[in-house]
Amino acid sequence: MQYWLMKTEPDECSIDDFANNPSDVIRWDGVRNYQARNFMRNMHIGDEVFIYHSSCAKIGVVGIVRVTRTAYPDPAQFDANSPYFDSKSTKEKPRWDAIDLQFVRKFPQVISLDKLKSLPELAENPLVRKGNRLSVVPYTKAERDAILALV
DNA sequence: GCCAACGTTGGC
DNA sequence: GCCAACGTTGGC
Repeated sequence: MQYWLMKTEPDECSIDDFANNPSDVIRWDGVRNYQARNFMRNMHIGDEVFIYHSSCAKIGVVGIVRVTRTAYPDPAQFDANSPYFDSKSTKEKPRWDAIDLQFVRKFPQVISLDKLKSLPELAENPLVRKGNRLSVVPYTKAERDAILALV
């Protein structure tokens, strides 16, 4: 079991999209950063993923989902009508991957970025580093447990 | 809306 | 392979 965190703008996809349909499997697509993609390729079925809401009123970790399908070519990269279309991507050599996720739990309140920054366990984590733009971040169990202790 | 930090692109 | 220009991210 590995632990991850994935960022999303709640306007695009929020923890409520998972919580409102807990039996649904939701495709996590549109990742267009190589480092983030490579992390996605390392995910396994059952891995736990924190959902983080960014660029919104209540920034922070809002809940947990789990991986139900490992990395596969993101269909959006082939769709000329999609904002995630990539003209340099081919079916033979796809550039970008998606994974599937399913709801696990929503926290009663958002664990704010301020609180995350206050955790000594997270001091080295890219999430709380200024200028960090990585949308998929791996977590150690110690980091994950420190966050869960704030729920 | 601002802007610092970062990743990507493309000319050389 | 360097690096300036550019576009994007994301907190404030």
